[in-house]
Amino acid sequence: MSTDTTYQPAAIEQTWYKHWESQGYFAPSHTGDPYCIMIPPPNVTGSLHMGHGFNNAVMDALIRLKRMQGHNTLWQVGTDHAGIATQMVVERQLAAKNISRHDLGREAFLEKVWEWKAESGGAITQQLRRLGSSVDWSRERFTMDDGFYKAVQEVFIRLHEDGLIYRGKRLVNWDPKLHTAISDLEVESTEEQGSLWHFRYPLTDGSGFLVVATTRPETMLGDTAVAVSPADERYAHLIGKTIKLPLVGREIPIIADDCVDKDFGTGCVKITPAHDFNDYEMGQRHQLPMINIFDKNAHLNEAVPQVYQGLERFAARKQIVADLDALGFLEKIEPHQLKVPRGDRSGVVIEPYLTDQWYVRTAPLAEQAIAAVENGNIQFVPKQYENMYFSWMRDIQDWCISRQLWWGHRIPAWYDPEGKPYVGRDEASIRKTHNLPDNLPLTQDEDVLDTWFSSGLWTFGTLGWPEQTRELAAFHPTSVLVTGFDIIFFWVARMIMLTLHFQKEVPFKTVYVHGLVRDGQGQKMSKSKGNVLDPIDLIDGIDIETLVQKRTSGLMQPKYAEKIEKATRKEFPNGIAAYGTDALRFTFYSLASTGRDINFDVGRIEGYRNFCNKLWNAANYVLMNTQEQDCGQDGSNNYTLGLAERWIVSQLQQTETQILDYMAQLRLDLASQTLYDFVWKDYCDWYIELSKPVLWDDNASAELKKGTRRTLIRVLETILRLAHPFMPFITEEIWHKVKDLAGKTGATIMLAPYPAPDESKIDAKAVADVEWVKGIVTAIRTIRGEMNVPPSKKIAVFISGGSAATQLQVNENSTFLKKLASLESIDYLHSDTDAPLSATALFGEVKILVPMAGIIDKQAELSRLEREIDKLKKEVERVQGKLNNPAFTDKAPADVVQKEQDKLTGYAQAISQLTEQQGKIAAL
RNA sequence: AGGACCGUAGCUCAGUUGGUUAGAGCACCACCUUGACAUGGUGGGGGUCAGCGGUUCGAGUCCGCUCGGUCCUACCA
Repeated sequence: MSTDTTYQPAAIEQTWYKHWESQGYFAPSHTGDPYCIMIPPPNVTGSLHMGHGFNNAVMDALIRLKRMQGHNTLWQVGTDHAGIATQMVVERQLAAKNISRHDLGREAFLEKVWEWKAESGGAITQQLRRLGSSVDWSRERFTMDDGFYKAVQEVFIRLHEDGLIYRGKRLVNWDPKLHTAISDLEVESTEEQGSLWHFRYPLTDGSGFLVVATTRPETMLGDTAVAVSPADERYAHLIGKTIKLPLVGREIPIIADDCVDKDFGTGCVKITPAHDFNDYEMGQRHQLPMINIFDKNAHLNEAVPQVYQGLERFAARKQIVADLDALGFLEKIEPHQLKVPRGDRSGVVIEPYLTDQWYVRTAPLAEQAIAAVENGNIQFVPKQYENMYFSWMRDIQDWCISRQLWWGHRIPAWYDPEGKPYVGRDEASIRKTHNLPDNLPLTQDEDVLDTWFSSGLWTFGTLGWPEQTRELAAFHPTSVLVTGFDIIFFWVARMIMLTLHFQKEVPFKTVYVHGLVRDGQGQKMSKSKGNVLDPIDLIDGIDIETLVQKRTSGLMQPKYAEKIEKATRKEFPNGIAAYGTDALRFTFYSLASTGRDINFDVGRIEGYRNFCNKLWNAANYVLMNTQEQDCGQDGSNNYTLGLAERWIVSQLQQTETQILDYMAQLRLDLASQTLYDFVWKDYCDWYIELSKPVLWDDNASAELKKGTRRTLIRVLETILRLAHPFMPFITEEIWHKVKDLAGKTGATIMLAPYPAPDESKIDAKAVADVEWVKGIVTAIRTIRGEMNVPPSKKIAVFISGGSAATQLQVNENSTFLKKLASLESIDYLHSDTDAPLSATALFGEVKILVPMAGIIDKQAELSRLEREIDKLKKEVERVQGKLNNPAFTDKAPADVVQKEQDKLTGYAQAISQLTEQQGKIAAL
């Protein structure tokens, strides 16, 4: 062991990772029960954020645990081509050089994207390595790999054959900036302030006008009806008549429809079937014409009067309002709050737009997907997310899967000159299947598939499907999916639907759903807020100047730079220290309670870095006392286990049981907390301290010393294996220094067996005895602490009272007691009448006497006793109240009543003893 | 509009089926460089468990309402 007394994570972490990877330790063992996790594929060109950090820390703990337990583990990694996101990044780079993708053309543009992928695609996988993620790199996948594309193509073709994919001209969510359709899920509606315009629409017969209220004046050019409620008497006489649409001059009918709310606005609605989802449906019901008035940029097209053609939609709005006003058709404008649909990527207002797209018919798929969760084949943790899943699934809409992008899986469909689509693997096979003559020109669909269509196949598509491979048989269904709630619909739900349909089994048995990683104040981390933490910076540390630079450069709104800089300098005056991966991971685990967002408090990572340091130094102590010494590993039984040894071994079994239990429940917070408490409190604070008086005692027997060394090293070695899934690096580093002394062999702790509790080692007597020692020691320390008696001042202590065994306990444990409480002597008094005047503490029935002479102030002790007595009196009052209540004594279970009764007796006794003591001191 | 979750110490969080004096880490106060560790040790202070009502012998825990916060879904032009 090095002589370093402080833990230096940078010195060990990367070396070990490289070693593990090069040795192939991450790959499946091909023995034992399979256990498989598929990584939620991050965007190939992305970089690691705190969400990835958390997510991967959780997966790695699970996989390392199972691997150590002897399972055949596969943690498969891969990245996603992320259609829109990646294309946008490359387009932005081109835009900086004033080039559009259309200038390049499809092929050249795609080349640029592949170049960008080659350039930046390794970043995130390198960062995953920094986290210690033990993924099987040999099976790394990319969603645009040839093999995966085969699966995507196959799925599309088969769904089409099954009648579950169709092409249709319908209203879609159109993004006028990105020039593509997007799915419902990619639309975010935001509450915005707008207006409600009231327009007069004149009746054709000249008998007056109707007033319609609208939030989108510009669409009036595409109106093909005005609707009223059939229950609205005000307009009943007008139904069937027509109005003459201002500015356009078109004659359009007045219709009645139940969907109209007569109490909203004027009770009259203008109907634009080609540009509003509700109007579209109404148009279908009433066979209204659909007039598309926009082009793909959401500029007015040739379907509108010449003067408006080419106008951008919001410019058109202004113009139309002005024109209607000039003609006397504008009645009023009211301020109005409305939900505006915006594209989640582009941020622009989404336009309902009539286009031809490919759709997945989801209802039949959803049916099975609902059943799989209902019958428990898939379980969500925490369970509440099942409701969210059900409510969405039960009301699912068909899924628009075509995107007018270039980067993605090209749709395997070809069109003949009439526009008739044929779906198949390639042109040749389509000609063959459909008997098409060679001279009939076919052109492939220009569109690509929604990224989520391909990621929906992730669990089985990456295992070789449609081939029935060995891996598919072994690892599918996968064991657990670890993912954020934000992609339950995008990804989880679709994986379930597609996998059930094709693989006839669930994609995973458990879905562990976690929240968003936020900053310490619960704010969402974002570049614009300047509160982003980079996991790598927490691992390696970062100086304040670099951090400020990082947070303030490349802002969308540079005006916030100053504010961000100020806040950053205030929060991190000295930058961020290098905490190391193990500490970062442990922090994630400690915050991994289920069902809520994770507020990442930087204060906590420091605490867990200290925990690593604690473990490091505990190992240091153990090695100092065991190296080159007989640690009782020769197979003979010539060693003795003392009370402390039996106790720590017993506690260890309990700890192992609990950790395994919590891991099974996916409560990594409780598991890590249990480990923390055992290592710090039981092992370091008590066991190591209890070992000192034995190892340093010349009178202690060789057998007892050997038993102590044996226990120190073996418990430490077990702690390392227990902790390894959580803190892989530090445990591996120490393990290699410890394993021989502990009688263990093996090339790596990664593949050493995970500790399993042995009930025969649970020793209730030892636990009770050590609790007694701890109680006495703590009582003495409390007096010392409150009376400011430093440990360097050795004191004499007397014990009295207690049971018949007390004297024996005092004698047997006097070495422990003297060392731990820093005593000169400890003696049992059969009667305390002849005891010197003492400060007194009670531990159960045992009385602890610390002679005051020369060390304790009379007044201080009197007021200390006063506080103690007051506290006890309050308790007596409370308990007495309970016991005096017949309702309680009659109805509560007997053992509960007895417990209260015992408490009362104990308190009363304590009060009388302390009061007596108070009297003695006061009389002095 | 419907639904979910949350509100516990100054901060970030635990608190299993209701039952000791509600816990941890950080922060705070005091003492201590004791032969693993000052990234440490020992002791201490600090909470009307958001509020109100109910069920119960007993509620942080179960039920209802109110307030505050976060989010999801569906929407009225």
